Formats: sequence, structure tokens, C-alpha cells
Amino acid sequence: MNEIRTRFAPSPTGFMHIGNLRTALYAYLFAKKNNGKFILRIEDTDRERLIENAVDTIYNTLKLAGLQHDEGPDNGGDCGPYIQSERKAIYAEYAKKLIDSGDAYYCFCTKERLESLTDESGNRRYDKHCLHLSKAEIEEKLASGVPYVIRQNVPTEGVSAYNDLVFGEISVENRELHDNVLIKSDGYPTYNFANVVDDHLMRISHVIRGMEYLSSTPNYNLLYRAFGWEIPQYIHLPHIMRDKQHKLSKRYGDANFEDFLEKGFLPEAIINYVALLGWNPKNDREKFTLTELAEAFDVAGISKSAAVFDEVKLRWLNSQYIQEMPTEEFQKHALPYFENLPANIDKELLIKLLQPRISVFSDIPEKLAFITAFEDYDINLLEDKNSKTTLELAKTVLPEVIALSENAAVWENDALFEAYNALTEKLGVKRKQLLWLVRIALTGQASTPCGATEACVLLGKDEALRRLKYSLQRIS
RNA sequence: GGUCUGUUCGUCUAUCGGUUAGGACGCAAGAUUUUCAUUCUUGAAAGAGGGGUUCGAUUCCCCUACGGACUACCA
Repeated sequence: MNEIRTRFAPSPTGFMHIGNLRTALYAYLFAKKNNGKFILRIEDTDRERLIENAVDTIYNTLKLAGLQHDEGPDNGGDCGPYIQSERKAIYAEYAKKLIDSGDAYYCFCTKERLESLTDESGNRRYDKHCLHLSKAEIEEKLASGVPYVIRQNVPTEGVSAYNDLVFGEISVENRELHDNVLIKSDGYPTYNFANVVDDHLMRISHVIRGMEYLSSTPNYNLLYRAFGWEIPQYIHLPHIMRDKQHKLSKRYGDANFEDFLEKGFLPEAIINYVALLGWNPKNDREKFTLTELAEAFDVAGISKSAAVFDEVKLRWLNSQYIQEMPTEEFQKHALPYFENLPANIDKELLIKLLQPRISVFSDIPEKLAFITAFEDYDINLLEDKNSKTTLELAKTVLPEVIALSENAAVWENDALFEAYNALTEKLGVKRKQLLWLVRIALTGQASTPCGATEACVLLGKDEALRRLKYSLQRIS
């Protein structure tokens, strides 16, 4: 059997969105699983949509995601160049062959004439007008510099069918197919042509791409056949959706890989999550490293229906990764969020408290808000159904807590806990009640990255006492 | 409109004719806990609708409904 070769062929038109990333991931996994090669090709034939630095974004994303390509513009290979704009002459040469064989033809139609072909429902189908031009007419127009495109000459009869590894047999009547433009008037090829020529020349064995190409693939197969080339295997992928109705798109602001990284998601978690969106390993496993994915990957597990992207589940997966992270690494990620904290705060303690309690790094500011902003908190937080606390209870408990705290010999977690615990017995309240009141009186925050006694230690004796008194004064 | 295609809990999914339709996230309740959080247990929650085929359909076929994609000198 021939070598397995897959490719990821993005257009440098901006950020890499999650759907694109998944396509790259599956192409990578499929290649790795089969000891094949993963190739990167840049499809920059639309000169108008080019965005500067977008190629760097692609390199960067693949690198961060760990999807190292075996061949590509930056690391070479024997099928280069890997940037389509540098392959212009190649396409021209192959287009010429098609013209000679009658499978393609020059078209000189003006935009106006093309528009006049639009039918009542807004569709346009080219009428093969220029196919019937005589050789002399063509020569003359070419010689006098009339702008032209080269179109594919699709048969008007028959059926084109192929087998997709995910969707099964796809069959389309040839008369439904269009005479697509292969070479544009600016001399660049369209996707419709470049993908075929390049995939063949780069010996791509399995074409893995979004299912938007499912219905145009017969066009491409006709091209392969016209050239006498072997048709690759197809693996079309269902889309990733923002919700049931809408595809994830660049307009959905947060759909970019970079954005998720910025929000504090880990590349490993994103990759893990995205891998499972539309593919399942045929068991209940949820957590995979890239290497493990490559071992487990199987086309049979790819689903046919679109999947809705669920950030809540991504958060959960991300939290799993955060919790398993070595402390030093967690610290590296968390430290940038500590910048605006008072100098006397024990950062080491914070790290310890935070790691088991956050899902994404960007949760940190919210968790720590109480440290810098306290005074305006909602006093009703002191009342809590779960802990069975009321403002009345707070009025009797807090003065005792304050008195006890003022006399505390050591300001340290275990000692404080013991002292407060003893106090609950004296006051005849539940530990949960007292600690809830203390924690709220100390932080003004329903959810904190610490318990009551830890909050005491974190804030320091002076500040803790000040806050307890302030809270008491607010309810008196 | 035409063509292609999809449809199992709210979401991601398992099931390849026979299951109390399973798991995960989320949600709810309860328990444990050094308080927040964790952990544990339990629960609610699904086969779009209608026809077939079959002893038996979520599973196979057809129709309908509802999504999605394509229908560009964009990819």
C-alpha cells in the first residue's frame, strides 16, 4: 500500500477558528495513526482576501496545538512549493493539458453576460457559450488580450459517484454540476482546480476537509479522471456549530483558538475537547493526550452530524488539566493575574488555594476580587439557607468571633480553626454556620477560593479584624 | 427554488434488529468534609413524525417535517 499522506490546507485569511483547527487535528491524527505524513499547504490564491501575518498565525497555532507538519512551506519537502501562489506556472501547465484534451475551455464572457444567465431563483449556470467558439476566434481573442478564464467542461449526461469514508456513497447527476472556473482572469487558479492538482502532485492519499465540499467533490473527481489520475480517499467532516442553526464562524467572536488561549484555556485541553467533538473512541474515555489520540484515532468513530460547541464542557476538561498540572507550571500561568494584589498577600498560599478551584485561568480575578474590593458587598449574603445562617445569628456570633480573634495568640490556619471550633460549642451553633458567617464577613463573596480560616490567614490579622468589625457595624 | 446531506437526554455521544436505551458535561437532591471548593451517592432528562420490512425496530427502506452545506473569477 502507498504511503498515507494527509494535508491541512488553510487560507491565510485571518485567525484560525476551532472548526479549522479540528480539521487540521484529524488530518494530523489520521496521518500519525497510520505512520503517514502530515503536510501543510497554504492556499493563498484569493489575492483579495489575503491578510498579512495570517500565515504566521497558522504556523503559530499548529505549533501551540502540537500539530507538527512533516512537510510545508517552512520546513520543506519534495513536493514544494507548498504555497499555492508560488505554483502558478504549474496550474497553467495543467490547465493547458485540459484544454488540449477538451476537458476545459477558454471563456471570454463578460460579467454582464454572466449575470444575464441568472434565473428567476437567483441561480446562475454557465451555458457553455464559449465552448463553441472556433479555434480561430479563440486565437484572435487571446492575441488581442481579451480577458479570459478557463472553465471545466463537465459532461451533461451521466452520474458521478464516489465513496466518502464518513458519509458513504455520494452520487450526483452530471447535469447538476457546473462548468466551474479553473483559472481566474488574474491567472491564479480557483480552489476547484488547485486542490486537485496539488493533492495529486503532493501525493495526498486521504483528503480530509469540511463537508461543505461533499457536493462539489464530483467536479474534482471529473478532473482527476480527465488527467488520468488516481482519485484519493475522501474523509469529509461534519461542521462544528455555535448552536443548532449556526455554524461556528469567524463572526462568533470567541471561536478562535487564540481567543481561547487568551481566556486561560490550555492548548492540550482544547485539542482534547475538539477531538471528541465529532469523533468518539468507542469507549467512555474523555481525557486524551495528543499522542494517545493519535493511537486511538479511527475514521469509524467520526460522526456524520454536526456538533454544537459547548464551552461549559471545555471548561470542565480544562479544569481537569489544571488540577493535574505541576504546581510550578500552574504558578507560571497564574502569576500574571496577581499583578494588582497588595504586596503583603501570600502568593504561595494563593497558588495552593487556587489550583484545585479554578477551571480556567481567567477565573482568577473574579475569585480574588474580595482582596481588593470588599466594602460594598451585599450584606444579605450573611443569610444563607444551606448553612442555616441569618442576620440575627450574625449579630450574636460576630462579636464573639471578633473578641476571640483579637486575643488569638497565633494567626495561623489550624490554630484559628481550632479556636473557632471551640467557639461553636460555646455558642451552641453549628460549625458550618459560624464559618459561613466569618467567611462572608471577611470577604463579602459567596464563592471564595478559600474557607473562613484560610481567608483570615490570607488577609492577615489586622485586616481580618478590621473587616469583621466593619461587617458587624453594617448589620448593627 | 435545485442538488447533496443530517436528525438518540439541554449539550457531546454509545448502541452496528432483541438493552430497564449506556456514559460524559451541565442541572437537582442527599451524604461526607476544616468552613469555599472537592469527593461520594442518587435523581430528572432522549430515539422528529408517519408508513413499511421483520417474530421483533433507535438500528434497514420510503415519505413528511425540520436543520445544515453547496448552488462565486471565496475557499
